[in-house]
Order: sequence, then C-alpha cells, then structure tokens
Amino acid sequence: MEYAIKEFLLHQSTLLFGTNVSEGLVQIQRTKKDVSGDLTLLLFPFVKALKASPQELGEKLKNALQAEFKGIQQIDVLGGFLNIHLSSHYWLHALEQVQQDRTFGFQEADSKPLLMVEYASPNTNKPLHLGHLRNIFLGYSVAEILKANGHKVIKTQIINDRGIHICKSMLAWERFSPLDAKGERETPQNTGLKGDKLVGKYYVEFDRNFNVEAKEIIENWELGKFDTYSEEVAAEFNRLTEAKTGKDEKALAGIEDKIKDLAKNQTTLLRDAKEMLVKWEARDPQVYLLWTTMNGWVYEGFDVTYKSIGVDFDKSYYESDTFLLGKDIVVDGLNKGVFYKKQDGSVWIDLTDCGLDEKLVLRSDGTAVYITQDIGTAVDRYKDFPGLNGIIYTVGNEQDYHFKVLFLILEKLGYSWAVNCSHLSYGMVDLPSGKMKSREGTVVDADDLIAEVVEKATEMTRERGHLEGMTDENKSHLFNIIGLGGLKYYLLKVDPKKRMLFNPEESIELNGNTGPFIQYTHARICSLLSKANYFQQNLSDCELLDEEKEVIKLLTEYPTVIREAGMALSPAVLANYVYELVKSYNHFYQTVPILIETDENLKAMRLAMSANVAKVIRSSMKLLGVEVPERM
RNA sequence: GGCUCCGUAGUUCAAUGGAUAGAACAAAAGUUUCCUAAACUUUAGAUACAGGUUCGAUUCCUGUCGGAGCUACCA
Repeated sequence: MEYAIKEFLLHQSTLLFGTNVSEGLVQIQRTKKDVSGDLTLLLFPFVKALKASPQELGEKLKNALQAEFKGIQQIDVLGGFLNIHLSSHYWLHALEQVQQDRTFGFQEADSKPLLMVEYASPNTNKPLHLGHLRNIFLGYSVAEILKANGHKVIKTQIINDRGIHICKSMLAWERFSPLDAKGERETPQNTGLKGDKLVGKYYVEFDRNFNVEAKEIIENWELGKFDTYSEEVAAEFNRLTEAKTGKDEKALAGIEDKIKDLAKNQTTLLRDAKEMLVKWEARDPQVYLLWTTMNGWVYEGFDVTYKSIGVDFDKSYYESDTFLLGKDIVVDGLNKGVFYKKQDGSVWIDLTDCGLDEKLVLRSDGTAVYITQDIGTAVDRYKDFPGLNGIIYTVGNEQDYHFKVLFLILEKLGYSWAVNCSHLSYGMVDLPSGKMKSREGTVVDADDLIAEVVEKATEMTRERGHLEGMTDENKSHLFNIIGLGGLKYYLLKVDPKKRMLFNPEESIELNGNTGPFIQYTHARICSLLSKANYFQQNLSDCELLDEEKEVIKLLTEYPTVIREAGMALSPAVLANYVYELVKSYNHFYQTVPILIETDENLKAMRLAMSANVAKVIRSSMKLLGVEVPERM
C-alpha cells in the first residue's frame, strides 16, 4: 500500500501539484503509536518545494487519494501530517496473506551470494566467558538472519591454538600438576574437570608463580643484588629514586610498572615458556604431543559448552595451520609496490593517505605479525569456498582499527571482494562491579552462568508453570530453553555496537522485556489454539477493532524487520520487534474475548491472528537462536 | 598528544531529521465468576552543557565537560 501510494503521487504529481516532485519528497511512514491512523504522509517536504500551506495541500491530496484507493477508509489532515486509515477489509486481506505464507518474512533460500560469518574465536588456554557468549550468540544470530535474507552462509570459527600463552599453560601443567598414586599428572579423566577448565587452571597457575618469581627478582634488585642487573634496570631504579624524591606519583607508578616488566622478562618461567614455543615451532615431538593432548582436552570442553547453548560451525580454522600464511602475499605486495621495505628489513604499508598510520606487515626478522596472518587467512578462505562474496568477522570493538587496516590492505592488494568484508564490531560486556578482568578473577565463566540461569528457570517454572503430565525429560528441556532463552535474549536485545551492562539478576528475570515473557506469550497462544481445536481456514469479512488492527499491522512488518536486521547485522532490531508484537498481542488478549466470542467469524479471525502471532514469535526467536515452548 | 566510539527517567535499554522522546525494572495504585496473572491497566519520572544548520535536531556540524577503546616488530 505504502508503495502504491508513493507511485501514485509521483505519477500524478503534475496533475496534483502542477509540477514534478522528486522521489525523496514523498515520505510515508507508519503512523505514530498514539495518533489514530495507519500510514502517515509527511506534508512538510512539499510545503517548501511548492510554496503551499500544509492544510491546503493536505485537503487536495486527501481527496485525490480517497478517490484512487479503495483500501483507504478515512484520511485526517493534522498539521503537517496526513494520516491515512486503512479499512478492515484491507487488514483482513493482509492477515490472510501472512497466513498463507509458510516462510513468511523470509527471502527465497540461496537467492543471494555466499557469505561467511566468523564468530566465537576462542583461545585454547582459557575457558569461555560471558564476553564470548555475547560474541557467539551475536554471530550465530546474524548468520541465521542473513540466511533468512536469502544468503547462503558458512559459519566458522578461528581457534587461537598456538603462541606463548598456550605454552604458558603447557609449562605450568608440566611443572606444577601434582602426581597421583599411579604417577600421572592431572587430566580431565582423573580429576573429573572439564578439559578447558583444567587447562585454564594451569594458565592461572603459571601467572601466579610467574608473579611470585618476578617479585623475588625485584626484591633482589632492591637489595642491590646485581647478578641479573642490566643497565636498563639500573637506569629505571635511578628514575625511581628521582620520582620518589620529587613525589611525582604518576611517574612513580609508570616506573614501577616498567620495572615489573623488566623483572618479568628475567623470570625463568617466561624464559622456559619462550623456549617451549621455539621447540613447538621446530615441531619437537615431546612438546607437540603435550600440545595436541592439552588442546584436545580444551576442544572437548568447548564442544560441551557449544552443545549446551545450541550453536555450531560449518568449518573451524586453526591458527597453528594459518599462522604462516600471508608471507607470500606480502612478497607479492612488495613487488606490486603496495608495501615497502625499511632499512632493517621490516615491511610496512603506508596508509597515511587514508588518514591512518604506517602499519607493519612483516617483522625485520622476516616473521609474520597478526595482520599478516589475517591477510593470508582471508585469501585462503576465498580459495576454500569458491563464490564466497564476503566475510563477516564477529570481533570486539577494541579491534575496530585492526579491521579497518585489514580491509584497506586487502583492497590495496587488489582483491575485489574486500569491499564486501565487514567487521561485526560489538561492545564490551561490563559487570555492575565494572570491567571483567581475568587477572582479578572477575570474569563470569560461561558454563557457570548457563548452569545458573537454567537453575533459576527451573526454580521459577516449578513454582508457577503448568507442568502437569510432562515427562522429566520434557521438563528438563523446558527449564533449559527458558533459562538459555532468557540469557540469549538478554544479550541480544541491546544494539551490538553498544557497550552493555550485564546485571546477573536482570538476566534471569521473567517479567518485562525478557525472553521468558515472549516464550510465555507463545505458550499461552498454543494453549488457546489447542482448546479451540484451531485449524487454518479462509477468513470472512468483518469489522476489526483497533487492538486487532494494531497486531495485524505489526505482523505485516516482519519482512521489513528481517531486511533491516540483515542490513544492520543487528539481532537487536528483531528482538525489539518481537517484543513490541508480543506487547500488543497481550494487550489484545486481555481486552478482547476469543473462545467465548459468539460470532463465529470473529472468533475464527481472532484465532487465525493468534496463530500467526505465534508463528512470527517462533520464527523471529529462532533467528535469535531461542527456542519457544508450547507449554510453560 | 593523535584517532575512534559513547553521554536519553533512579537503573537498564528504544526512537530511517518529523507529531506530546517510547519501553522495562525499581516506586505507588488497581484488574481473576472469563481463553495460562511469567499477563493486563493507571500514576510519577529523562535527551550532559553551549552554539550552529533546518520549516523541524536525541539524531547532522562545531566547541566544552564526562566515560571507554585504539594508538606493540603482542595475539
């Protein structure tokens, strides 16, 4: 309708206004909530272009539109707004269309180019935490939304399974893990610990011992024991004395940090970890075995977590396979003149013409840096998946700059697909106590959190749910989807780009703008439909109440919402939509009788409407990765 | 220092440059002879500050103040 009116105005513009109007002037939008009407045409843009008063214009357009469109029941001219009321007949027809469309809101599958969505991207030295959960839910949901928009999508993760941090937990396990009666060190089997938790424990253990050792070194330095004293340390201590006498507290803290860093570099633990990394790179059999064993534990642990939250990947990439990639591309780029070499042999790209800095792409010793690898992996992925038309990287916004640089480099190297790559950048998750810091132990563990929300859901559902006759298996599935649904919805309803606050109490709330609230409405509709023995049938003409029109109006917006969510890569758009739909349905449910309605036509229509609300709830929540129950 | 992002009710979040800035939570008051009260209905409460562009600004521009991030031959 919106489109038809626009076309009409454009085609008839000479007749109506006496002159041509450009497309941008015709602005039609949904009528604001507390104003009566369905569509609103803005008159302001014409006022300026045509030098006519809004009233005058409004009346003229009102008559023309009413004569042209049968679906228009009434038009109000209110200030600069022309509010169009559409007829019951029109809305009934719209509902019928929603009803008949089995994949309502979705575009034809595989009608759009192949995309890759990368998300999760864990390290194998630590278990997953709350920040990963936002990342994972977001990436998964965006992949689903893109599919709904007709794209073919490959879901992928890149696992950071190598590097000094991995060696740290390996070393700590070798050094500090106690031996059991059989002379074995701790394993997931003999401790019952989840593999990722066990490895994470030793990463922490490394850090603890390493700090102790660094502290001892500093104490020795302070005592004047100079055996490991370098000139640099001596210089820092001199500065420290100066700062102390000058009482410059800011400088003092800086110098102390610097000394700490120097001490850390002197520790045998770090030295040994570095040595281990060198051995790993040389494929030392013993180190390699330890590495594959411990990583294996971690993957088993991750799989448990992934399974519990219902996400999966079509392909996993491992940094141990990809960390050498990209060097040949750099050489290529050097020849093409995209990069340049400095005197020490390091390779750079000059991005100052794009308002950025110069950026290192290869170290002076010829080894790769992070971005080298990223260039290599991106190119590699296009080889793995012919026809790939873009990669979406779900990575925190602290890497905004990195991705800006990466995409620019790819573009400069002449890869045409670089323009289709995008960084799905999301904000940090803060706790009420402030930032999550692994060092301070304020990280919220993913498994713990999931267990907690499910437990809470169990408790609440036992209290007020309708569980009669359900098997234990069904019950535990229900508790699971309520708890998880609440958590997912809580993390997804906020605009991904924005930093958000995670309030543990709110995340398990059941009232208000929450997952369970939406799930509840779905369950209630299912119950209603089963009591009515509902089956789909054609609708007869009838007069609609405002409450009914409101709901149908929202239903018809679903396809647009999916498109918008896809363009913005934002599940939040969908979450806000489904919440609005549910609110307006609940209002209807509370005000208008359904089962006890005596007019069969009306009753049938209300049931049909309810069924389609349930359908859209199911569909949109699925795009968020949230299951909805039929009873709760 | 340079660059980027963010400042909306007590709190957490909404609002393609459009009407009286929406919700939720918390607070106060109500609604079960009726379809699941995990619901619904009321009440009270906000655009950091100062300019500018515009018929019209929470939205765009400039400045101030406040917060966060990036600015590694780390990943």
